Amino acid sequence: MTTMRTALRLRGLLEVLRHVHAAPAVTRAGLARELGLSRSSATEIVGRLRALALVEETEAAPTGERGRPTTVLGPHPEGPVVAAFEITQGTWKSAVAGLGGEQERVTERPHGRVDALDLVAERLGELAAELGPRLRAAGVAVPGTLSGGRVVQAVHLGWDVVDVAAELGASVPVVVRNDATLAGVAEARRGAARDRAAALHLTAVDVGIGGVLIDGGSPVAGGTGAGGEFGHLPFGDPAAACPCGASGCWELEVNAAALAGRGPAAVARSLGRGIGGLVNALDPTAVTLSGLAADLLGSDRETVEEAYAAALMSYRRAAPPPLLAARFPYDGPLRGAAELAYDTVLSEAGLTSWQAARGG
Amino acid sequence: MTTMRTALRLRGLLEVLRHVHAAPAVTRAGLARELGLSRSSATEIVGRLRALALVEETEAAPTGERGRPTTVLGPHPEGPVVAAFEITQGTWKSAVAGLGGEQERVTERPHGRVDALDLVAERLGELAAELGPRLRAAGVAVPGTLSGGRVVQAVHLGWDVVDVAAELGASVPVVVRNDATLAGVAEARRGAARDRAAALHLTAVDVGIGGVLIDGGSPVAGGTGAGGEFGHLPFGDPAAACPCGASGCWELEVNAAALAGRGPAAVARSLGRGIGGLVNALDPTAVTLSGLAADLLGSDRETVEEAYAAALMSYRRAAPPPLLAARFPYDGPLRGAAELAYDTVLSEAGLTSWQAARGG
DNA sequence: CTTATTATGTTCGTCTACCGAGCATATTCG
DNA sequence: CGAATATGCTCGGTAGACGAACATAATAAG
Repeated sequence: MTTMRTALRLRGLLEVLRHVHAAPAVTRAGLARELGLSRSSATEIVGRLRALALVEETEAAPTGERGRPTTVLGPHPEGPVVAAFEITQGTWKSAVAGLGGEQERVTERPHGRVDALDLVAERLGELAAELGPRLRAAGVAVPGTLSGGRVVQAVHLGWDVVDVAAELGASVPVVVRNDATLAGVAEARRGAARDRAAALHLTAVDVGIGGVLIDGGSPVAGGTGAGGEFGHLPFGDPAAACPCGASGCWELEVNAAALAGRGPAAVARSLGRGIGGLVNALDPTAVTLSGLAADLLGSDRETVEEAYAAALMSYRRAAPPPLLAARFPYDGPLRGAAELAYDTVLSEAGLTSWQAARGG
Repeated sequence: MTTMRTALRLRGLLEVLRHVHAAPAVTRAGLARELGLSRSSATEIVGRLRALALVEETEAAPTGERGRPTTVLGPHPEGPVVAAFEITQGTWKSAVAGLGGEQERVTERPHGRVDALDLVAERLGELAAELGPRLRAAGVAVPGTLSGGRVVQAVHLGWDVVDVAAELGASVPVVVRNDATLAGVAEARRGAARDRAAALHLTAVDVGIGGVLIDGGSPVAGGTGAGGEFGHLPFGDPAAACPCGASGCWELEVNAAALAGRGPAAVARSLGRGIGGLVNALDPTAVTLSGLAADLLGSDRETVEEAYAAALMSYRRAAPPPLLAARFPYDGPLRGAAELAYDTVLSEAGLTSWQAARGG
């Protein structure tokens, strides 16, 4: 009959909280300036955030500028946190992150492939027990293709179709994404592509290429979350069959075997050519590279850049988007998993449930 | 000193107005349901919108359902409108559109290429004189590559670098986009891909392929607005040089000359293969096609679908995104231009200036 | 035909997020 | 040292949204 909307009005709150997350150590006046609020509102909102144990003030280093000195805002020691996991071919990592994205309790251990999810589930259970209601969500980076939350192809792990979130049996929301996608998220939010309007990330590992296009800070996920499988664009020889079922896939020419067989120069050319085509089509303002792609950029930048330039539409050659080595070559997926998991905290539903959990 | 923010609080207003634009003929109760407002708020907001000459009530056809009958909301006869233009190889079109996207005063006339912009400028002047302060913005669809608001390549028109907005010398904001991008916007918002979370649109014309990826209703524009130049992905023979400066471009294999030279079957295969690769990489839930691509879909659907399926990663073949003929094969760019132009009206700045222009 | 049910829209009192002005505070600059 | 500058807090005011209650007008049930 009447609307069921208990929803508090927390849009202003959420905006401020997101800003603190994106740029910690901000002041109230800074918030007011950057979000277009009045200083009095900034004060009031921060007061509410403190009461909710969402932010805390800490001493700031003196700036040397004029004006009244002030404290800066950061994560609350009893605030909400998320667990992040990264499953790779032989090991699995875990970490805990709060507001601002700082990683804590980072671990890395080996697994035996099929038991990887059991180990992750166990660790998630430990963290849930330790952190109690502070743990709000989990993010998992998986080296495989995803569709609608399920892993549908993971050659590294020998998995069949797996619903990771269901397998973990967690009591908190679980976000599962492809590892290269998450690495791209980390680069766009806190890494080499920070503050770029649009960024393309590419990770090449020994057997494939993945990545993601970031537009305005958010990954362009596609309809089922499978966006970013750039390795299966037919840039290569149409006669070459790919284990994915298609043929001529780009990643058949950019992998460890090709490096050994055809030599680094051929692989570097193939990489550069594909990047050029993707830049033509997707128009990023920067391209971040990790894994094999970053290695080639380091060892044979000239070849990569030459093939890249040749593949660009000529009008682009005057100012091509730069090719940047990733800032997080080792833990990009883990960091990205934490970012997307924390996004669920920084939502209306997330804040409402946090408030409810604290009995407010 | 104090914040300069005169900005009215019109977020609720804007949400309601956007909803009316996206789905005209909605009721107050429908707004409340779909936007999570109370009915009393819906009443109040609609009252403000009527006072601002932004919406008007019109009689609704009886539904046959229970409950009190009601009027529905639509565009106000004195409300804000935008001008839309489409420049093609030999002709130019113009139209006027208001809330809800309905097109009025549609014209189509020939031009002599270099004078196209003069003709458009003249018509825009006429419309500005007639419509007065009701005219809020203009959108222009151009058959060329854009970068940062400027046309950098337009083989159809023989233009050099042209700043369309500046050339028009308009007194209202001007949005300039690639024609295929705008056709995709029209399909996603009001056409064949309506209500799809992610849609890929491809237009193939006699000399090239353009398109756009739509994610959540908005075009993924890229950093400079040049996103969607899918024709310059290197899906083709690496030895074939493209006028764009790159080589092996997809559009060299999918155009009128290829159709005549290599036959429709070869072109259909090339089209299907490229679409498959793009679906792998971008993960749309539907693909809309127009121009040559829609023709091939009509005349040789089997060949296109076969090549499409073969290029998909095998896990996708169980439920591939459907290939759909465009709903607006003739005026997609014009409609898309109106949509993006109207987006500037449906913004905080747009509403603030509308209110100011009405002396309120 | 009469009454019950259902859905829409309106009125009114209340609440709250945000604003602007003014003030206290603490630094650097001259 | 005083002047200038910047930050944060207090306080009264306002506008947008809410919930409860009511009026209205259709269909469904008797």
